[in-house]
Formats: sequence, C-alpha cells, structure tokens
Amino acid sequence: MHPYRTHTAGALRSADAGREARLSGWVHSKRDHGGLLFIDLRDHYGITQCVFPAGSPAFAAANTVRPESVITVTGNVVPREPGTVNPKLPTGEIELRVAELIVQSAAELLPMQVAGEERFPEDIRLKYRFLDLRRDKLHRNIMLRAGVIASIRRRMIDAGFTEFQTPILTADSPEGARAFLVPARLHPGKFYALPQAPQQFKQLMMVAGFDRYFQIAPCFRDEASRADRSPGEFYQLDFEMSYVTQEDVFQTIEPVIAGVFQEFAEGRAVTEPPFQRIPYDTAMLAFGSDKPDLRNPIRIADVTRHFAGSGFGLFARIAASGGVVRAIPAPGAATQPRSFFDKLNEWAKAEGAGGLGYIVYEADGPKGPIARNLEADRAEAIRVAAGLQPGDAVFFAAGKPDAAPKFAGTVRTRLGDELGLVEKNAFRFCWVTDFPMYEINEETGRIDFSHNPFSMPQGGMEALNSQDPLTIKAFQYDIVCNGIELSSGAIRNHRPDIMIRAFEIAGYSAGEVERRFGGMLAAFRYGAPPHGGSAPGIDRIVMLLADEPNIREVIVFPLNQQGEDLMMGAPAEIPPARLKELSLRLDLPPKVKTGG
RNA sequence: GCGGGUGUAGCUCAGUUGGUUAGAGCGUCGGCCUGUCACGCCGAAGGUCGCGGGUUCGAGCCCCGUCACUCGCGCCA
Repeated sequence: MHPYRTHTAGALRSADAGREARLSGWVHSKRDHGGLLFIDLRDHYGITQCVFPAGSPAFAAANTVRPESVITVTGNVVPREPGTVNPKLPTGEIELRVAELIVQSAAELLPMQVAGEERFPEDIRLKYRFLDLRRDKLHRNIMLRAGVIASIRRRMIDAGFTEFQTPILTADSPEGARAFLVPARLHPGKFYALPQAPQQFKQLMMVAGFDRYFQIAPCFRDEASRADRSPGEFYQLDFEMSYVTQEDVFQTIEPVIAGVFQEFAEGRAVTEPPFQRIPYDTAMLAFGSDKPDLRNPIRIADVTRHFAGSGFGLFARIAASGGVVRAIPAPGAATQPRSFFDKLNEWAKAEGAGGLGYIVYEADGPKGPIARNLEADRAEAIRVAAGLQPGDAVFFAAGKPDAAPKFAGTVRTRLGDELGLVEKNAFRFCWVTDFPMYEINEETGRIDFSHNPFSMPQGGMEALNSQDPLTIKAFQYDIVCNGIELSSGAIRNHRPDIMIRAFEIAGYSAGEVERRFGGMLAAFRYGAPPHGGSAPGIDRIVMLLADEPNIREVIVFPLNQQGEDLMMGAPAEIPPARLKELSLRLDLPPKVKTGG
C-alpha cells in the first residue's frame, strides 16, 4: 500500500464500501464523544469523516492530535447508517473506520482557525497566509484565479495570439507611475527598473513582425494601494495586434472576455458580444462617469436649458454663469417618505455639494420645494427630458461643468443602491471610446495628455494641425464591467512625425521626445505596422468572478496595504557588505520607521 | 502627503450619564459523553481596555497627542 494515500479526501463514495483505504491530510475538526471520536480529514480535494471507536489502537492517538496536524489514517471504508449520512459532503455516504493513525506533522496551537467562517484581522491572515490559504473561501478563490488564467491562455491561443516573455529588468521610463528600481552591481551607480507594464516591449513585438502578442504579464508600480489595487505588483492580460482598427480589437477580445466570464459565471448573466460602445462624452453625461455601471438603469439627462431664466433662482443663476444642471431620475421614488429626500440632501452636503434638490412627479403634478418656484411648462419639459412617469422623482446636481456631472454620477450610484434598482447576479460590459487626447492641467493651466501619449489621435496629423487640441479625440478605449475599469487600451501612434507633433502640442520639444522615447521612435523609423491592443487586469477579473471587494482575496501571497510581506518579512534591511557591493550608501530621513 | 472609521481576552464582539470585582461567544486546558458532522454538557485559565499625557474624588467611557489596522483622496501615462 502507498505510504501516504490510496485515495484523496474527496474521492471515496458508497461504491468504495468494503475496501481498505489510506488517506492523508489535515485534521479539520475533531468531535470527541468519549467512547467514540470523529475526525474530519481535509485535503485539497475534500473532507472525509474518520471514525475511531473506543478501544481501537488509533483512538488514543486521535484523542491527542491537534487541529491542522497532518495525519495518515488507514482503515476500512464503511457505509454510514441511514440517518447519519451527511448530504453536505460529497463523501457523506461513507466514513473511514480507522485502524491506524500516524502523525506526519503535529500542529502547534493555531494563531487563526482554519475550520469555520470566523473572520480574522488582515495582519494575522497575511502573516499566516499558508493557514488562511487552507481555508475554504481563499482556497477556492486561488483555484478560480488559476482556472481563469488557464482559460484566458487557451482562448488567446485559439484566437491566434502567441505568448512571449518580456524583460523584468528593464529601463526606467520617465513618465507614468513610479517604478521600482534595482541597483546594477556590475554598473555602479546605475539602476534597472521593473516594468510598470510591458507597453513599449509589446509595441516592439509588433514592429518585430509577430502580429499578435499576449502575455499574462507581471507589472510593477511603486504606488499606494487601494482595496481594488494591489501595492507593488499585479498581473495583466497584456495583448497587442498589428494591422487592426479599434473595431478589430473589440471584436477579437470580446469573445475572449465574455467566454471567460461565461465559463466561470455560475449562473450569473454575462453581456453577449458585441458590447455596447459608449463615447466618453456620452458616458460623462448619461452616467456621470467614464466607468459606467450598466447594471444600474438610471440615465442622467442635461436640463440646464430648462432652468435657464426659470423661476427657480438658484439653478437659473447657475445656468446663467456657465454652470450645468443634471437630472438624475429616481424611478418610483414618489412613494418614498420625506425622510428619504432629507437623508439624501444631508448626504449630498457631506459629499461637498450644496445640496440635492428634487421634484416629485405625483399623479396630479410636480411637487416639492423646486416645483413650487418652477413654471409648470418647464417642470413638464424636465419630466420629458429625464424620461419620467408619474410616480417617479428626479434629483438635480447643479454647479460647475466639471464637478456637477461627476456628482450626478455619484448620485446615480447612490439612488440605484437605495432604490434597489441595480441588476443582481450579472456582469455587464461596455467599451468607453473616444477619450479626449488632451486636457487642461488644472495646476499649470497648460495643455496636457489626458491619458496615453502613445495613442493615435483621431484624424491623425491633420487633426493635430487644424483642430483645437481640446476637441481632438484619441483612439483610446476602456473596457468596463459593472462600473469597474478592467483595462485601457489604444490604437497606438506608430508614426514618428505624428508623435513628435502630438508631444509638441503638450509642450515637449522634438529633442525631448527623442531623448525620452528614442528607443521606440527609432524602431518606428524602420517600418512599423499600425497596431493596437489593451491590457485587462487579471486580478480585477478574478475579483469580479469571486465577488470579492478586496484584491488581496484573489492573490496567493499579497503584500499588505503598506507594501509589506508580513510572512517573509519584506522589504528588509540589507547588511552593509551588500550595500558596499552595490556601491550604495544609505541616507535615511530623520524619522525613518525602524521595524520591530 | 491628506481625510474618515476602528482599536476591550488568542479571535469575534458587548460594556448604560464617568462609579464598586470589565462580560459573552469561539478557541485553549481539564472532566463527562458511542453517531456527531459548527457535536453536547460541566469546570478552569486567559485582560497594561493600542500607547503616552490630561481633566476628575473616580476614566474602557471625556479631552489632547501618538501608534497600528482599515477605507478613501492625492498618486496610479
């Protein structure tokens, strides 16, 4: 007989009754009845109940073994008596009557329990990640992640992509996120940088003629974390295609994304391709966000002109001074008590808005403080513009043209939640397209790239030379699911002349562009195919599928919010000899945190 | 860098207007129990109420500072 196991802990069924079997695994839980003792034995595959009758040779050993010890048990598979069958376990029709128990590895008292649903603080969970990973939820999340990645690989290869590895030790790029630096021992005073993304390399793969590239790519950014943003490192489905239009990119990747989500949806609805394409300007109007959550049925309308010159002085003045008024419908809210409206108004003030005005459209006409001062025909025009029926209400976000639309988006989200309008158990995808190429930098007042400077401007060189820069759109697009940005991508600017001109508009000289991006520009001077791509975040895809609000729940060994590995003790100080070898000397700030 | 929330037993949490010896559940340890599967029952151990200072006759509770955790803003082309 095999020294460790003849079966896994998830394998045995009633058909195996009568066999001798050997299982190895962790002591999940123990139930001591005095003359009878049960151990639930757990491994990666499942749980099997093991029985130790009093007086059996293994009974004494079972009595003293601690939870999470690793044991090997040998015995007979017996069918459970009717009434003692456990329908919650796939192995619940049988149990193992144990004749021999060997402790392979005794566990000490646990800092956190593995069995059960109890929640533990993050620092303990991270320090003892190997215990946390044994727990059902996290174990399943990590397996889901592995399944998602395998599915993505299969689908990308089927779609004609090839996976290539790009460098981890590379050059720092002057713009973008802060990069992690690695001292180069053989080149004193010089540093490698870890890639924030394989952006330039994947473009170079297109120049090199490989046509369709993808990679489950590790990316490194030395930036603060968020609940949905891992500190330090994360993974992207990085891909790039040659000789494609924006629409080609969409049509190629939609079935991959939709296919992966359908494969792991477990009954949840998934948008069928083609996904809705929503221009940036439309998204900002109707959703108040460039990350629209399509599960929320509320659509925002602009009603500025209906308040201009109206009897409602506050909004009339806002309209007269160049501000905007956005209407956020609240379907069916007419039946809500007065406190519903007061509570939202208080919330809006706490959010920094002046307040949150509203009109309630009763069967006998518009009601509420605004309606009292607003002409009846204007109230009716607003009702039509916002698509409202009697029984609905509408809220108004009014103010400056940059802030009011975004606040309207916040109100839309809040109303969708409060009124229970958000579609449940669904993944709703869309593309947001036509991002502006440039924006005004609020600090400097100068023109700046609004997103990726390497995107192709719509209209090419002619647009750059003839249009107001602020009206130029880029072939830049995001894929959004349930209000979460999965990725941004673009048709790239593969023309050195257009790139230099694009940078010139943002205030960079040709020499500066040459100095910063010379490597890529040089490549583009020797025959570069038109190309484009995107890079959906793997962690966020798994978060959505696992229904986890925190990215650390879908990463095997995540850093904590401070970017520390509490289990391995990273980052760590290094001995002086290593520093010397690297030609480095520390110059620590006075209030440096000394670890404990 | 900034703002919000939290901090009481190993863990999850309760703790009244500031008032006598700070509680419960889970876990741990001991005892009982032959059909449990979150086993049950009895008992015990376990506390610098994050830390420091202040107000007060008296502080887990109020005030100030600080630290940690967490969520968000900045940042993330």
